[in-house]
Amino acid sequence: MGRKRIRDIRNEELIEATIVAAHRYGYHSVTMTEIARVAGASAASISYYFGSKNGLMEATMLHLLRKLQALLLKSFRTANSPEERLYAILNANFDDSLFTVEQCSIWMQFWASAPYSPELSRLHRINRGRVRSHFRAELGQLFPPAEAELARHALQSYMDGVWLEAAQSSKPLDAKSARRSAKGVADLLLQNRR
Amino acid sequence: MGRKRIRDIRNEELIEATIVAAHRYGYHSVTMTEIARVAGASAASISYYFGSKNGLMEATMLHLLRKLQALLLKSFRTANSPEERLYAILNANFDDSLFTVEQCSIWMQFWASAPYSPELSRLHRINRGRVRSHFRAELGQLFPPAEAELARHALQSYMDGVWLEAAQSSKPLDAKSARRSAKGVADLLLQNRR
Amino acid sequence: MGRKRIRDIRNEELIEATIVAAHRYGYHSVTMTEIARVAGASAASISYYFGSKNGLMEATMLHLLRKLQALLLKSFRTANSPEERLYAILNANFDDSLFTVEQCSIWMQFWASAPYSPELSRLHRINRGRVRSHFRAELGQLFPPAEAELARHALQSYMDGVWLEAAQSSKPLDAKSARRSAKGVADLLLQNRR
Amino acid sequence: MGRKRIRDIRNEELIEATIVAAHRYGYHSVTMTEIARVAGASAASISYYFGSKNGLMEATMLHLLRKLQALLLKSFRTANSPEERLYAILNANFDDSLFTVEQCSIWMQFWASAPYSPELSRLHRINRGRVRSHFRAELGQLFPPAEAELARHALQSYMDGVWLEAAQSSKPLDAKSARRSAKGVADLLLQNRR
DNA sequence: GATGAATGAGGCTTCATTCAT
DNA sequence: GATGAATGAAGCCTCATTCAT
Repeated sequence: MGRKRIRDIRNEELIEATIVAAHRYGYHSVTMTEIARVAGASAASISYYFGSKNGLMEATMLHLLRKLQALLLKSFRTANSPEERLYAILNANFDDSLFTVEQCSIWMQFWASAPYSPELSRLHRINRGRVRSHFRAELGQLFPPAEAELARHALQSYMDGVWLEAAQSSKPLDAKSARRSAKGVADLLLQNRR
Repeated sequence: MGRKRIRDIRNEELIEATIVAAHRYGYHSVTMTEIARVAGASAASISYYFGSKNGLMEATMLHLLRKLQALLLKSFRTANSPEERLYAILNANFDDSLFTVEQCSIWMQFWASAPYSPELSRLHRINRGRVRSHFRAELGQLFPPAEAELARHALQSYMDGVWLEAAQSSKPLDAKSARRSAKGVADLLLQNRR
Repeated sequence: MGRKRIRDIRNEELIEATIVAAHRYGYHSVTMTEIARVAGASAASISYYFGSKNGLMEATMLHLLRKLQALLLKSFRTANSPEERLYAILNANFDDSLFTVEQCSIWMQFWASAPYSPELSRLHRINRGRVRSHFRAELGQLFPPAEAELARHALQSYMDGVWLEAAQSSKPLDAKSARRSAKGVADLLLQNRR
Repeated sequence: MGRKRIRDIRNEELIEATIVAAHRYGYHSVTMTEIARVAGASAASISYYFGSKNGLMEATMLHLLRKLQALLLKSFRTANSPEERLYAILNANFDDSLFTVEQCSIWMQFWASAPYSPELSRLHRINRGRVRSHFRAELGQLFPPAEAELARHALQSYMDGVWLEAAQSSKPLDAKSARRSAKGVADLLLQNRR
């Protein structure tokens, strides 16, 4: 366990450094040396801990996915109705700790490269499916099937689009305002409920 | 004119090859040799015509932007009301000739790299502003200001999200269905009009 | 002969352009395109007239050698004593039409590359031998053999050194002053005559 | 110190290899692969240690300059009069360890390219100025100002010319004889002293 | 555990040269 | 006679990775 501890700490540090460096230089352009420099380590240590650059990238993506998953679960805990749980999904996605330029940026770039990496593709599919399920579960209780699917598609695409735009931002993001906008869009859809 | 022709033809061919190859191997991973092979030319010819790999990439992006712009203008021609023009924007974005996996894919990857290239960034900004203006012009006639902006943000983000998802598709896209869905989302919003 | 004329004119133009361009960009770094641009022609025309880049370079060197040779002969014509002919050699080497930064520069660079090109090497050897002979012929009449050779070596090395330094100049050269200095050095040597 | 050692050793090795290879293939024609082969290393290691080919070239030139400077200082140590110090300058320039075909050759080629490289130009200027100062200091004590400058110019140009010729040699140089000749030339000048 | 040292692989680019017009 | 078009060859450089310490 003492062994494990150090390894975990280093992993964490390197992943954080990856997010910073990948955003700064671009996911594909960033070099292991640059990531290592941000982490205050050597490039060789990345190979030591993650086996390869791809390994680090996958670990970083996995880290972000788990973060979102954890936020979702936490957000659900205090939601007691379909509407509230719907808001909970949106709130988790636009949580202060997740909705930052750096993370949106690296997220977009990961997505863009997902089709070219089996492992990244797998992670992307899992995440997307998870969010889709959550939406369906709640919207299915608020709309008839056909409309539910339309609403889900609208909302999920909206979220993607917001992240995409956020990745381009040159200023820090306002997560609170993003949550409000998302709620506004959701409410627009909910008004059409019969 | 005869002089100009050959150059234009080659430009066109190389750009088409870029779209194909960039989708096949990934925007950042694709090599000039691969693009050239798709075009049935030599890698050196890319430098000859576009100066550099970056030059080709920028030209390709510009090509796509102009294509969208042309589709927009054409689509507007038969639209005689704010509603019709709103649909026209959506229809142009999901036109058969534009809404293909290849083009969505390369589009997404361009966006993802825009923040790291002044020229790409410029193109991205221009395009985004143009679409925003169109939306605002029409939605401003259909909604009061605050709601118009919410609706615009919702629609534009939705469009982005759909493209983003389309880029991941392993099957050919159904542009017609995408247009129908987009209209569905737009109609949902329009129902809330007072 | 009409044929020949055009060819000669082009040759001349391209050689002049070579001197200009080689000095501007460096003998080894200059490209055929740059030379062609200075000449107001196309790179392909150089191949047409000189066969290859090397061919042009050799022709240019030959051109300079002939120029020096012609100046020497002309300078000798009015010299009627060993001393005057000695001055004549120096005057030819530092003639206004030859002692320019451009020509010194390209000359130095030719010399530097002579060891790596049989043809350039040959030209260099011929020229050097010619100048040596001239010096010997005159100094042999002014000094006893051993001293004559020392003086010749001193003068010829001096001339080389002056050209070498001239090639580095950032200002136009003062050929007249160079001739005066050379005469000064020669006179220093001549004073030691018994 | 142990850290530093390896780096210094490699630097030294690569610089020696550069002198050998640059003389063998020509300064501009020599490739990093060829230099590396002479050094028994990989081409990549040059980038690792010197950043670039240019970096290596500049380091090599700097190395030669320092060598000359060290020889000068050493040579001065046993010189106790203006005449002796004058000889000391010449002796240093034609020292056995410096006056070899390889080093003269690369030196000439460096000079020829100096005008096209700010860094090389800088080094060239520094060195030239240094030698000039030394000459002036001694000759100023032996001649009246005007004659001192003429003598300095004559001697320095002579030295340059000798190096230039040495670079073309196909046989090993005779440094001793070069020193004797140089002394001969200097003595010729000194005879004219009042 | 950590990293300097070293390199093989591979990409972009440049450029002289060829050829059809 | 002259040149755009096109390319093969080759060089520099970058970078992930390996290994000895």
